[in-house]
This record gives sequence, structure tokens and C-alpha cells, in this order.
Amino acid sequence: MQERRSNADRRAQTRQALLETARPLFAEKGFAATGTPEVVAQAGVTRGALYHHFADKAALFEAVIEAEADAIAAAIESATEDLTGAEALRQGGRAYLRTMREPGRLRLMLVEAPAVLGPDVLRRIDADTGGRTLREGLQQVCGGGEDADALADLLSAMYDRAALAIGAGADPASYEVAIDRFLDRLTADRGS
Amino acid sequence: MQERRSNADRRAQTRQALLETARPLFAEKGFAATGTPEVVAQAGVTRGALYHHFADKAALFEAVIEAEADAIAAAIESATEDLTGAEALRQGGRAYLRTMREPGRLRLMLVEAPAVLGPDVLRRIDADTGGRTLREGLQQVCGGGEDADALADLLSAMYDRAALAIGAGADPASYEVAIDRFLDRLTADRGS
DNA sequence: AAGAAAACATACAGTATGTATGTAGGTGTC
DNA sequence: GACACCTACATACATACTGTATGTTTTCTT
Repeated sequence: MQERRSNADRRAQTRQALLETARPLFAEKGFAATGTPEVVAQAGVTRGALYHHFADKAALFEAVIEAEADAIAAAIESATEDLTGAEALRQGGRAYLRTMREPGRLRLMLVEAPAVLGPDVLRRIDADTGGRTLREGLQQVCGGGEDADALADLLSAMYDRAALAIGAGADPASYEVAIDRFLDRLTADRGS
Repeated sequence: MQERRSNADRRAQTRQALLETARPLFAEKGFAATGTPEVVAQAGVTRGALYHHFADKAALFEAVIEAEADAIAAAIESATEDLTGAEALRQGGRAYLRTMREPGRLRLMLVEAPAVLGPDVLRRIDADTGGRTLREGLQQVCGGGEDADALADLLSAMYDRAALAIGAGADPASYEVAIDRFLDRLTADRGS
């Protein structure tokens, strides 16, 4: 007995099975140590299906990363949707640190992705998701100074490092306090 | 005519040839895309020699990274050796940004190394070199607050991101100014 | 219902990694 | 200075993975 599925359904199901199977493998073993035979075996398809849907292993990885970036952006936006200014910045940051504790997310986004996809691709993905909200929030607080992009970039780097440190067992409060000190500085500058 | 070399010399020469050949390859093509056949061919040895000196390809990479980290630490120390306090911090930071413009260094240290070696190994290397000087400098300026480690970590993250941005074509001045704002904040806190 | 096209499966060629084995040159000892 | 020994390297091999080319099945179109 074979169930009859539309092409769109077959496509979507296979694609999702591959993504859902690949994510934990990439997250736990890393991109290099994850073989396509292992992925397709767990997903219940063949390598033919994989290479029908994705140009190569890196394209599969990129799709995983994009889905992950979307989830992160959604978490941040849901935490800041009716906030504005400095409060939006602070709560967005906390939401980021919280959502980055999702299992595997740190390694996927902050360790593997930069090396596998390269900084350029990563920048594009980041610009569509978390980076954009941060830059917007910063401009509200700090005005559109000509170095606003640099400030946003540095802030983003701090949050990334904080997320990594917390994931490695550091005390979340000490990092949140430290970042808040920097954030206060920015808002104070604007107020003066 | 065969020149007669001591075992120690043979060992040192082969090892250095491998390191010097591998560095630009890892830097330009990345760890994954650099094959051991290519490395040994350019170095004028065989894969047997490589696997005699290094446990595997990752061990060769780690040796390259350690040499690079030593060079970075030396550049920072030479720029700060007769400075102290806030000035040492600022000049050390500038020296870091300057030395990270060495060709290939950004990719090696900030993109490839974290993914290939993992955060733990990287943390050990960093603790022996750049990270230590930064943490020491920060303690001089900011006192040994209980979150001093977190602050040093965040500062280090900012410098890394700034180095990457500058390497990607960003204006160095805007990033240096932005970081200086944060540094001023730290020293001001201590003064108050 | 038949041809076209999409979705997948199988088979293959190429290449890399790590290991096991073999060899030449240097070292210590009597 | 001859002998055993060990280091440093070279060669050969087994294994595994990637990407592609080709074949097959299922769905879509008309």
C-alpha cells in the first residue's frame, strides 16, 4: 500500500526530514564530521534525494542555518514587539541570550557557520535576522551617528561572546551586568 | 652528494617546512579544502613525514595556530612593554588590530581555528597569549571586580570583531573610536 | 491514457584520510 | 669501529566520503 502524495508534499516532507535530521548531527558532531550517508540513513531517504534538493553538503548546512536564524529572529521580535528604545535593546539582548541556549544553537551559529559558510554569507543571513533588529534598536537609542554600524557590530560581538561563555558554564548574570554597563554608557551619551 | 644532518636538524627542518607551507594554504583555502597531499608536495616531503611529526591534519593545524598566537602575543607585548594602566590597554588593543592585518591571520585565528579546534582548545591557546595580557591590563585599570573576567572576555570579543570588520574593509578609525568609548567607560567607572 | 517532468534511487569515479609496513640514515655502546 | 637500536622518513593499502551520472518510479499535464 502506497499512500499517494502530491509532488509539493513529497518535496516538503523530504526536505524537512533532511533538515530536521541534519540539524542535531551538525550541532553535535560538526559539519566536517557529519557525513551525508549518516544524514540520509537517519532521515530515511537516500543520498540521491539529498543531492536532488541541495546542491551539496554545504547547501544543506546553509538551509539549516537559515532556519535557525529565523527562529532566533522570531524569539527576539516576540520579546520586543511592544517595546521601544533602550528597553527594547536590553530585552532584545536578554532574549537573544535566552534563545541561544537552545541545544546545539551556539555551535551551529557561532562556531560552525562562520567557518563553513564564510563571513560574507553569514553577514547576509545575520543582516536579515538578528543583526537588523539590533541595528534598528541602537539607532533609536543612540541616534544615527556615523559609527552606529560599528557600535552595533561590536554590541553584536559582545552578545555572541556572552552567549558562548554562558553556554560554557559562565555565570549569566555577570555577563548581563557587564553588557548592561556598556548599554548604559550608550544611552547616557545620548542623554548628555 | 648527500649532506650529513643530525637528527635534530632533520626534525626541525622538516617540521618547519611543513608549518611554513601549511600556513598560507590553511589561510587561503581553509582547513577543510587543504589536502595533506598538497601540503607535502609544496613542502617537498611525503605524507609519511607529515604523519610522523603530527598525529593528524588537525594537529598540524593546531601547531600552525599556536605559532600564530605566539606571534600575536609578541606583537602586543612589544607594543606595551613599558606602558601601564589604561594606556597599556589602549595601545595593546591598537597593536592587536594592527597585527591582525597580517595576511591570512584573521581567517586562521578567528574563523578556522574555532571550528577546527573547538572552543576549549582555543581558549587554552588564547589564555596563554593575547587573552592573558588583556585580562591583566584590565585588572590594573578596573580592579579585580568579580566580573573582571567577563569584562575582559567581552572586550576581547569586541577587538576580534573589529579586526574582522577592518579586514573586510571597514573604516579602522570608526571601530577604534567605538572601542575607546567603551574603554573610557571602564576607566571612568574606576575613577568615580 | 500517454508523454513529460519531477522526485527519488543506484552506481560509479575521484580523492582524501589515517595506518601499517618497509627502508635509510643517525646514535649510543662496547 | 662494529654492532644493535632508534629516529626519520617513504610507500602501500584499506576505508570512507563527496559529487555526478545514469536509471527508475511516481506524479502532473493534456
